[in-house]
Parts: sequence; structure tokens; C-alpha cells
Amino acid sequence: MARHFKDRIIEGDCIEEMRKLADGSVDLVFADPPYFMQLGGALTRPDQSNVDGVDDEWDKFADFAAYDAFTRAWLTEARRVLKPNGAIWVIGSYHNVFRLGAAMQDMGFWILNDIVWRKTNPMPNFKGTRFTNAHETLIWAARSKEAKYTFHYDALKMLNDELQMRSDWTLPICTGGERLKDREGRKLHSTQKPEALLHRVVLATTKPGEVILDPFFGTGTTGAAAKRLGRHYIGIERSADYVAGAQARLKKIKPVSIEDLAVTKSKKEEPRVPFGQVIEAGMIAPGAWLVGQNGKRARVRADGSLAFGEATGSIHRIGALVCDAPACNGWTFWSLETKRGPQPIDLFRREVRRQMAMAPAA
Amino acid sequence: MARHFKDRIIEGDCIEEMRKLADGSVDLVFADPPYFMQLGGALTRPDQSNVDGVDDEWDKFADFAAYDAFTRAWLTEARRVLKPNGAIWVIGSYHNVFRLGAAMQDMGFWILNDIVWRKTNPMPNFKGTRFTNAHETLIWAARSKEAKYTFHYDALKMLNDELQMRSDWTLPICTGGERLKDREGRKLHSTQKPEALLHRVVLATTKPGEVILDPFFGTGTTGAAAKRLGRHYIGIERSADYVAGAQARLKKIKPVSIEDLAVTKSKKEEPRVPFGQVIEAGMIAPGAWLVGQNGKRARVRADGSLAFGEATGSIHRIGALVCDAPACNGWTFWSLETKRGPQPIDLFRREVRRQMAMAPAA
DNA sequence: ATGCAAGTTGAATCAATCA
DNA sequence: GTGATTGATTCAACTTGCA
Repeated sequence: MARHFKDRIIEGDCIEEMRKLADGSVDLVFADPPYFMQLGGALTRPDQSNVDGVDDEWDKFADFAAYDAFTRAWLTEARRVLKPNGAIWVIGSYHNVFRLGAAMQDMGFWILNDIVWRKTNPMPNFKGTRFTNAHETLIWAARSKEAKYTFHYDALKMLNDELQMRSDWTLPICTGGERLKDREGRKLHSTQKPEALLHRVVLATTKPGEVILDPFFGTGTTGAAAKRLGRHYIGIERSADYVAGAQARLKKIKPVSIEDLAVTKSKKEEPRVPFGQVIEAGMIAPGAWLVGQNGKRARVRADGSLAFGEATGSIHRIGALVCDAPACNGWTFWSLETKRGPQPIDLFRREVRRQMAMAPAA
Repeated sequence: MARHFKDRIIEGDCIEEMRKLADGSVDLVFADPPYFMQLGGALTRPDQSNVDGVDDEWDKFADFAAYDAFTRAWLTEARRVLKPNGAIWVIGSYHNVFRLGAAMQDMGFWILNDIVWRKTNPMPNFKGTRFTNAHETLIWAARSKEAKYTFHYDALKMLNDELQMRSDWTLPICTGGERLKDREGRKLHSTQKPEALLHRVVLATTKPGEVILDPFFGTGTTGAAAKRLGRHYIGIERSADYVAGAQARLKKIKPVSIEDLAVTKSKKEEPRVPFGQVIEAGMIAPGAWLVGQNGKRARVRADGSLAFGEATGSIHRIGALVCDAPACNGWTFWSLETKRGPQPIDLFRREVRRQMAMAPAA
């Protein structure tokens, strides 16, 4: 690879531009391709406001066949320009990630992990039709089964409070000051990724001084993380607007030494345990009776709600109802009726929490 | 489907046995197929016979091709036996889930969510060569894009402390007393799923009395959750050992009583009540004034329409008009003006519904 | 300055029924 | 099948505005 390509953004189509790069010339590829979301019409929130969905031209394809052809074309070039011991990261959602992963396996990439990015603040499902789509998936793969890929086990363990870094990462979406805006104050790119996500990727799977290629550079999050962590980047991006935004952004990034990196400490909050999880765990069966501190009894249902006469609701609401109080902490109010006498339900929460504590929030 | 298939385990190959089931005869399929982890050795052909050693001619692509052929074969039968409005759940890991998902999309299944099962207690990565593989992925898909699938949104929301359920589920792996053991005390099945996982799946996406087919029944976790929650199951399993273990397990399961199967209902399921019926019932007289949440007033007419100045229309249309909004739920927007203050009109709808429930339509 | 309330927003395959 | 009508539906994080 010609040396002058390093730390530059190339404006153009990623397949064409990758063809100009030499075989085996980059250490890592990070790719955030279009997801082919196939959104329907307009979507409104319960307050009637409009959801600004992804309607960009770059996300439109005729069908899966067209999307697959595109996917295989850019993956082919990406694999060619990777060094033999190189690796690739690809991010997607359920709309496209299965096609990405299958194509990668077909082409000889060797999957090392799939990583789940759990969003702390995802967009809710406004119509109540599905589960909140609260995560995206990253695939980490070596160029081949034989590749000696880079993995900084200890650095990642340090990032995770001395615990092995797991395959699920909990991070907020990109908002606030980090989100690039256009002159009118609107988001410059509809799907800008948080730098924290790329920070973890770059730190874990590249060495300082190595070259990272991002064929869908967008607003340059990969470049930002690379520059900050002393790696080189090559970005390819079709949109002149995005290129301009990324250029300005990268100019401001100051590289730091690893030891100066402030490691974000994971919050050790006590995990929230819904009462329903006690049911699912089999600790309390649907149909069991709970007795309140005032002696009133209510019956447990399969979804974790309580039935008291005609009324149904959460342990808190029914607790408030039978107390004729505006509010009630159901966890401390109710006990399970057993042959050996009443057992406070909070005991069961403690047990579930003990199990949950092994999967830290961050 | 012949009635005698319900709540039975069929010992045999799932593709052959599914061929004996009638078209459109099951409501839900839950499938936990082999993951094909490629840990060396055991390879299987589409007919599930064992490959004796590694055949060099087949190589890597041949492995995936064989797995894909097997996948498409059983998915084809699964789709055929599903009712038009049926749905499917499939669970896998990064080894196979991308191939599963892509095949499902190719066959016309419509993915609704991918769900991440976060394990609280995963197997650590002993060598420190990758991220701890701490999750598995489930794909939930409708039989087609047009299918009206079942989703008990409100019950799931209740299960999660009145917050809508997300696509990431944190649950422990199956251990302790729940884990089936053989006579020597070793685990009977290497990948037994926790019943809590199936509890959530069954509760969310089936109705009591429906039929759930599990073509890779194993030790019968799907059957256990189905029986406990008042659903029917059909299990298909090749191994006589697993069938015997599942039989013994299921015999011990006690179904939850009918009345405890009720879960939090959706408002969408309640019978529709036209506003005119409230007038007919004499609860609101023609000429009465309604006041909106924004203070605007409109007059009730004899046919259940509202008059606001020159404009007339339904409670929803006039509500939208006075809010200058594209849409409005008139039931929650308007209140009746009375001497004792405003009374939300939804209270009257509730009363009409109560009366209708007591005197069902003749 | 500070604190609280109200408003805004994010990769979204987001309704069901009747005329 | 198509279009109009009814009526159900949101969570966390950040920004703005006002006391």
C-alpha cells in the first residue's frame, strides 16, 4: 500500500476504491454497511410526533439478492486487502446480520465471536408489536481459520473490572455533543456509532501503529478511535457531506498514550429484578397465594401480575390497592404463603439477584 | 393433524416425522437444532448420518453446504406444518445462527426480533484467546410478512416490571436440580435449555390451548414449559435416551390451573364500543358539552358525532381538529362537563362494556 | 450558578377493521 | 384489493427553559 494513503479519507465507492489498495496491506477492517432496513411508511410516537427513520438512499436495495451481491463484492475486496493475520469487524442488526455472517463464513473468514452491543437507551417499540429492539450485533472474524489474530486479553480484562470481557457490551447510543450536526442543527448522519464502541474494538484487536480500514467511513468514528489510540486509519466514504464532517472531526482528535486513557468504570448498580423473573425462575408458581402485611391475599399469575378479586396489576399496584394507599413497595409488602408459614418475596428477589449479579450491567 | 399427536413425543428423524404432520396444523415451532460447532471430528450429512472422518474433497465449504441443506430441509417442513398465522423460534450461536437466519429469510419467514439470551454464568474462555462467549441468539419470525402473529405485549411488559420487554434477556444457564442427569449422575444432555427461557417464549407468543412443535425435543424443555402453561406440545427426538428422560420429566409437570393462565390483557382485545352506544345507553345526552384536555369544548349530537363550530365528526376527528394533530384518541381526550366537574368519557365506555359482558350478544 | 420541569430524540422491517 | 376510520401506543438520556 502506498504510504500516503494512511490517515486519509478517500471519497468514493468502497468497492472501486478498495480495488486500488494492495493485497495484504491492512491489519484490520471495520465495516458498518447499510442494514437494508425495509421500513414501511411513517411512524408516529404515542404523542403523535414523527419518528425520523432511516430513509437514506444508501439503505435501499431491490431485494435480498441485490443486497447479497453487494455484500459479497465488498467483503471480497476487504478480504483481499487484509494481511494474512488480519481480522475484520462487521456490525449489523437482524435485518442484515445473518446475511453478512453467512457470506463471511462462505468466503473463508473464521468467526471468533459475535458481540452484542446492548443499548442502554434504545428507541422503544411505539406500537407495542414486538420486543424493544435494544441491541445490534458485531461479528469479529479472522481472515482465515489459520490466522494469528490480535487479541489484547489483559487490556480488555482491565476495562471490565478484572473480569474477562464478555460477548455482550452495554453502551449508550451516540447522542449529545458526540453526535455530529449539520448547519441546521440536525444530525449529520442517521446512524453514527458511539466512539466507545470503536474504542473497545480498536483497543482489543489492533496494536499501536497498525492500519485500520473502514470502507463505510460515514462520520469517521473508526478514524476517531484509531487516531486517539495511536493507530492509522483509511476511510472510504461516498458522501462528500460525510467526508467533510469526518475531516473536521478528526482534525480535533488528539492522540493519547494508553496509560493516560481514562477507563470508564462500570457502574456496579444492583440489577433491577422484575417480579416476573421470580416466576420464570420457578421459585413461585402461577396460582400461588401471596399475603400482605395487612393480611390481604392475592393470587400470582403467569406473567407476574397479581389478581385481587376483579383487579389485576403489578405487586406494587395491587399492594397499594389493598392498603388503600397511593403507592406501595410490593417487594417488602408481600409474602408467599407456604406450609412452613409466610416467606417474604424479597428473599426470592435476593436469590435471583445473586444469579444476575454474575452478568454485570456494563 | 391427528388428535393423538398432541402432547406426545415422537422418536425419530425430525424431517421424516414432520412429513407425516398435516399442513397448517401447529401454532408455533420452537427449534434448537444442532449448532455444528466444528470442534473437529463429528460431521453430519443432511440425513444426519455420521461422516466417517474428514473427507478432504468436501473441505470447509462442503461442511457448510451440508449444514445448509439440512437446515433448509427441516425449515421447509416446519414452515409447511405451521398455520398461516403461525410463528417460529430458532436458537443458535455464532457457529450456525447466521446460516439459520439467512435461510429463514430466503424461505419467506419474516423476522420479528432477534433475541439475545445473556447468560449470567457462562463458561469462561479458559485460554484467554477470545471474549467470553456469554450469550446465545434466538430468532423469532412469523411464517410470512403478512402473518398476524401472537404477541402478548402487555403480559411481557408486566413480566418486566411494567417496562416493555427488551430484546436482551438475562437468565442463568440450566444447572442444579433442573438439569437432567443419567444414572451415573452425568448430565443427560449437553445443551439442555433452562425452562425460564421457554416460559418467556411460550407466554409471549402462544395462547393457552395452542400447539407447539419442537423438532429437536432433546430433554423436553419446550414440552415442560408448554404443559405447565396449558399449551399442547409435539416433540420429535431421535435419541431414545433423551426421549426416555423427557417422558419421565414431563410426567412430573403439573399444569397451572385454567384460571391462573390468564395474563394481563391488551386493550386491543376488548370489544369495540362506538361512542354512539354511550348516547343510546343514556349515559350522555345529546346536547351535552365535552371538554378536551386542552380546554376546547364540543357539543354532543344525537348520532354520537361532535359539533365544534361549523365542523362535525367523530370524537376522534374533532379531537384531532381541536389539537391540530393528524390523529387523536377521542376516548382519552374528552371529558363530559358535569356539575361535579369533568368526567372522562372513557369511564362511560367501561360501563357499557361491563353491561355488555353481563348480557352477551344474543 | 443551581435545580427542576418540560421537551426532544434515537438503524423501526411498529394496527386492525370496516366500507 | 384499496382507502378511510377507529383508536392504541414509549424509554432513557440529553437539551432547553424557567424559577
